[in-house]
Amino acid sequence: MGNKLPALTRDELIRRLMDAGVAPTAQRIAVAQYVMCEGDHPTAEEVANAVRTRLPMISRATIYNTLGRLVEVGLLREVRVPHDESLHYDGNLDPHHHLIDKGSGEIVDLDFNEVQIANLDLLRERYRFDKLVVTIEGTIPHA
Amino acid sequence: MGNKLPALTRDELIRRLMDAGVAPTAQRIAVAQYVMCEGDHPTAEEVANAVRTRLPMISRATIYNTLGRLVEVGLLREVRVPHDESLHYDGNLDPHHHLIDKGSGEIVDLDFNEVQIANLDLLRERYRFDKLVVTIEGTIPHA
DNA sequence: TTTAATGCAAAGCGTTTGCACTGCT
DNA sequence: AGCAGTGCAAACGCTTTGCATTAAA
Repeated sequence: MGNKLPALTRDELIRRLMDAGVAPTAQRIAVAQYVMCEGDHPTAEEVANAVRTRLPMISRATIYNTLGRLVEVGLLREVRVPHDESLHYDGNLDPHHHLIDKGSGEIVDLDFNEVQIANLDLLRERYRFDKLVVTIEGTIPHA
Repeated sequence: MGNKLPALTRDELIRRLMDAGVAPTAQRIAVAQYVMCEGDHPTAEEVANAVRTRLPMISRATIYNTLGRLVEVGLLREVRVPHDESLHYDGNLDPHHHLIDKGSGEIVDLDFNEVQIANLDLLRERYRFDKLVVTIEGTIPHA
């Protein structure tokens, strides 16, 4: 697993949703629980598969709407990776980077301080950008 | 422009196609010329718009086929960026990285040595990956 | 009862594919 | 004639949207 997600209780999860202004329906709790606690940068389809083991009737529309809503309120982040056209969802809210294994497609979380760009000040000076998310594509052998 | 592409003559372009085993038809020359010399990480649609000023009859299928073929033979690279679902094509064959401006979506080429990861050896040791492409997402003000 | 959320189906967008047509060789 | 390349249109995968139904406050 390329991710370390918090094990939230149902009540903590519900509180997070409510604090974000999202009414905690059964469907939204299930989606949030999976992406925020269990999944590993899942796609919408992977969320659907996982959530349907518990909520067989949930529709694609609700899953997409919920994921979009959770991204909107900042409880989730979208991640787009090379060689995969579908959007992935990231429940890790801490600032962090991603290492993409081009072989398996796996997304490994790298702690923010785990990636130190030596000449960052120079880059910032030249391009004057703020915020920083680094994605490293590599190939992890026999992973 | 976030790119520095070589100004190839038509003959040089044709030779490159032939060397790669791609028959140099008018359509393929036009597509190759645009992505390899003129465009700035264009999408297929941007390629279509540009190429159609000179070759109004070219079809989407031919553009997609040609782009795919050029990627296949290594004359182009695919680039997928966050917040944009469509594939971009990169005519810059030198090893390099990308800085994505989240504001405008612009893709700026960074020379390979312009990005130095301080603790790369440590990262390599931990994840044992080879090859390395770095994408930095930031926001360039009033760009 | 008023309002929000869900589910279904249809539409949308980017991309791929099947197949007939064109145009070199 | 043979064959690669092209173009059209249909199909495809992922995502979004419109709308009727359902559940909740």
